[in-house]
Amino acid sequence: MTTERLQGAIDTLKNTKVRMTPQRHAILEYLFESMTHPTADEIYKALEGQFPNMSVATVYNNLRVFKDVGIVKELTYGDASSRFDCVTTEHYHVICNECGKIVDFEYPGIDEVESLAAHVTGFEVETHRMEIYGKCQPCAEQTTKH
Amino acid sequence: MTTERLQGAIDTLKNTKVRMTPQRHAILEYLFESMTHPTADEIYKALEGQFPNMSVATVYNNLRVFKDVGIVKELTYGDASSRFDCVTTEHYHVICNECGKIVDFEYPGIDEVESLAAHVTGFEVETHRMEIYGKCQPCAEQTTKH
DNA sequence: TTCTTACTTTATAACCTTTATAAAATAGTG
DNA sequence: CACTATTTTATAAAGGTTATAAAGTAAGAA
Repeated sequence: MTTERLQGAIDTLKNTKVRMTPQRHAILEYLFESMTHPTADEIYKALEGQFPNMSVATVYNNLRVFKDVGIVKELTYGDASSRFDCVTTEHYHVICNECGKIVDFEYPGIDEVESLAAHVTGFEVETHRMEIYGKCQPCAEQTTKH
Repeated sequence: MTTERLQGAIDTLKNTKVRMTPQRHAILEYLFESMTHPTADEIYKALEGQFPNMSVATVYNNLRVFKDVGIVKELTYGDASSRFDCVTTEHYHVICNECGKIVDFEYPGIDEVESLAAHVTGFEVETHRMEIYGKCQPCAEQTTKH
């Protein structure tokens, strides 16, 4: 399942003349296996054992390459580090304000917002972004008991 | 109109025991008069004439104070600088990918997303964020002609 | 009005994420 | 196997934001 999608990503790269390197393979593998939307630094730290000499720049460079090719999405949150999400189906994120956990969430109904916004503002609308913030169940429980 | 809202903000601060300083007053005034959702640096530069010795830290500190009190909202966009929006009614933003222009946009219909997300994920949902990205009319025209 | 004190401002340095640079290494083609 | 354009590495630097400590000041009390 994840290996299939990983293979698909590797094929996509091959088709766009992006060279496969051990570092790239490892970063991809980590992205597709982890369900946690990791930050660049988390990826870097996770692969330290495998690639003691890998540079942070390599992680950032490759994440950008993956993003340009369209197999990875960057999730930006102000000051904090970006998180990276290997693209599958369209989905939104529900984010815990306490622990930062990110949960995927499907909701197909919002696309009409784009056409309305285009109509009202005159923009050529391309995309939208939506996130939902709150407290995940474990964090909510911890707050309740004192 | 804007002066009324400004006065309201000042009153809010007084009620929360936040001291009024000339710098604070000027930052607030600038925020309420400008319709551009300025960055901290833009505010800093705009007030340079009035306060030649003001420190950037003052701008950041006060924006945080205003945010905590609830009279200002921070809009975060990854690497780029945060923008600050004096809170009025609930609204969304339509953002130009070319020139960065931000246009306000009302759309009351999305609140049901929150309850659905709460139901599906078990989160205690608090807020959501949505933005629409595209090309504003002037930028779209510039791209078309060559 | 003046005093007092806690809150603010200033100036500066530091932090953190991300990007630029140039030299060394290497993937993939012929 | 050799060639070359692409990657990696190591390092420095950029850019936004925050921490710190000393100096200044708002606002209530006397």
